[in-house]
Amino acid sequence: MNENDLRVQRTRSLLRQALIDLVKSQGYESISIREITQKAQVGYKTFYRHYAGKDELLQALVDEKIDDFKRILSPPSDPTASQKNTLAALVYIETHAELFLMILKSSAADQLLTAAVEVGREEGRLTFSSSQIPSPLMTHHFASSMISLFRWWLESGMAYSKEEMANYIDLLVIHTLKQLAAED
Amino acid sequence: MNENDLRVQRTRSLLRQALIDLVKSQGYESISIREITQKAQVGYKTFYRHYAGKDELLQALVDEKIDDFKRILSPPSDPTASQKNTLAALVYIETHAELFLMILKSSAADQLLTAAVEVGREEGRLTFSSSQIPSPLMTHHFASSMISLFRWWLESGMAYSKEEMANYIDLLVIHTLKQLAAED
DNA sequence: CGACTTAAGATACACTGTGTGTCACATTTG
DNA sequence: CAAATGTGACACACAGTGTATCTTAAGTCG
Repeated sequence: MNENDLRVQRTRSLLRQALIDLVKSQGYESISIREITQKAQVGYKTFYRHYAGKDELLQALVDEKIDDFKRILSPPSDPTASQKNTLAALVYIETHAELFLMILKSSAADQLLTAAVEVGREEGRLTFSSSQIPSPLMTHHFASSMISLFRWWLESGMAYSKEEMANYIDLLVIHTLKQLAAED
Repeated sequence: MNENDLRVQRTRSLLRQALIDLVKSQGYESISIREITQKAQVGYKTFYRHYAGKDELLQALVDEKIDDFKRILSPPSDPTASQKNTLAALVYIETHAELFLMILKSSAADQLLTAAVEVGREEGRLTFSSSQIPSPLMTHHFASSMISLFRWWLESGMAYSKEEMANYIDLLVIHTLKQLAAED
């Protein structure tokens, strides 16, 4: 299948957008392939010419965005800039809020956590190690707290500004980990 | 339907256990009603005489355990005993490890979080309030961190002892919140 | 203990969604 | 323009759900 064919690009784009729209209105689980193809105005069989099933379509969307996200959350070699990173992540999340909510509500939520753990392992190796707490636990706590706080922020309708949230996240998570590291 | 009839109790018990066993081996989503009834050695129609569907059976299991859990995690009026509470929660979780993993892997995971938030609201009102961070955010961070750490512990095969974990949780979560409260 | 009550089993059914096969058609590409 | 190929529409077999009906087995209670 030729990726450059305009028809291929158009069909996949329509299918992806249809999934996002449908998740917004009814969640992920209850969506059927027929619904997706109807919403996308695409033949039923055509769906299977591109994806093996609903999960694979979701996967294509997730993979596409997770790379961006990892790049943004990663430390820019300056270890004191984690607050800046947090803010950058919040900016990115806000502009892709629908997509992130979709991922968090779907079965792909674990992948986001995995990605965050990878980032956290990089960052943690530099600044967050502590003799009091095993490093895998530190990493996991950092990653899952970040995801969880992002999620809370999105689900509250972004009631606080990005700057406020970055500050809260700093107080609740980053400050804690730095302090544990400093006690060594 | 008479709840005291031995046949009713036996059937429901068989169905519940079948669900737990099946989730252990293949996860929740892919299980069909027919599989459950076959595993439980119960007629297909019989399932619907007791539960409206798969989710309702899960719900029955979850409801049953969440009450216990809330009672255990709740503060025993002594606000300094949170470490003791944590340890008690870990004991309970360990003895029901399979069930908790099932809940965390299923769609009912959010309910566990909700229950923890309720507990946290009680506890937080006493000891965890801070002028620097909105109280709903404090509560959510406490609850989701606890759940997340419990989950990590279970999924790592309980590699650390309950006492170690209680100590780590104290350092990562409880200590942080208390400190924020103390800064007022 | 025995008659009564009622839950459970077996089977058939309509309905919905999935995934595949086929063929005519339309669009892109060279 | 012509060949290549992605697309749409329709038909199909299959699996799972939830319901109806009738019979059978088991527990309950006097």
